Amino acid sequence: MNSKYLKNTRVFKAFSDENRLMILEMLQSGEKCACVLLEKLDISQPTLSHHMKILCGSGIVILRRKGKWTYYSISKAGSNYASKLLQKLTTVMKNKNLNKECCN
Amino acid sequence: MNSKYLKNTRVFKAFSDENRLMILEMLQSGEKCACVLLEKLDISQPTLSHHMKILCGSGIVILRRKGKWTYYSISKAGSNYASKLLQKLTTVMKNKNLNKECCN
DNA sequence: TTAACATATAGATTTTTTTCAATATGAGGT
DNA sequence: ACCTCATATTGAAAAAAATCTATATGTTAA
Repeated sequence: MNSKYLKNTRVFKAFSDENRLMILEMLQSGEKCACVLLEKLDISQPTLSHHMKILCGSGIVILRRKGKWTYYSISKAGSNYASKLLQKLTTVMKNKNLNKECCN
Repeated sequence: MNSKYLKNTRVFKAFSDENRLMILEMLQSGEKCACVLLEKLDISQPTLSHHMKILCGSGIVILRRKGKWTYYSISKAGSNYASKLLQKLTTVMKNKNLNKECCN
């Protein structure tokens, strides 16, 4: 019961940090190597690693390993899930908005 | 420049707390008085007040005052803004996904 | 197999967020 | 004017998240 909300907050928490939004913006132009992301952000390498873990953990970003390098890209499936979740959470049901006055 | 990301994180932070997701779910069936939300959540009155401030500050929720009571409801405009922002952040541009290998 | 490099993990510190108790504000009703 | 009720604000404590340094892991190349 509690875990339903906890799981959902994880998706939105991925979008709730300035550095992660910058990372997403960089990934919009396609898959990027961690080292490229790192050199454009003003954070340490372990901090980037931490942010990528959160982005991947939320499903928004996926990784691909190739030798020493790790490439990150935006997940279409993860993005769609997040988008639908947000819309679902903000959909106001019709025919239910009755008894407007306190307390209902 | 920095504030652009800061402003955007505020929107997603609104969705990043379990109690706030519960509140949004309650508001899906229509406008609710603060006292109704309070009795269904396991938090104190000041904590609810704090959460409503964050939800309203993000634009997702709007309030209406009537006498002693405050009624909250989901903002259509705010929701649409959040929804579009999420989609914008996760849109991968075509014809840009070149030079896949490190480092690009 | 050793060295160099890319990324991950551990542990500690700082910052941010959540929470509550106490109190303030503000709007009726008596 | 006073009392009660609904909500907001303040200030402090607890919890969670971000960040760093140091170190570990795993890959490639000499």
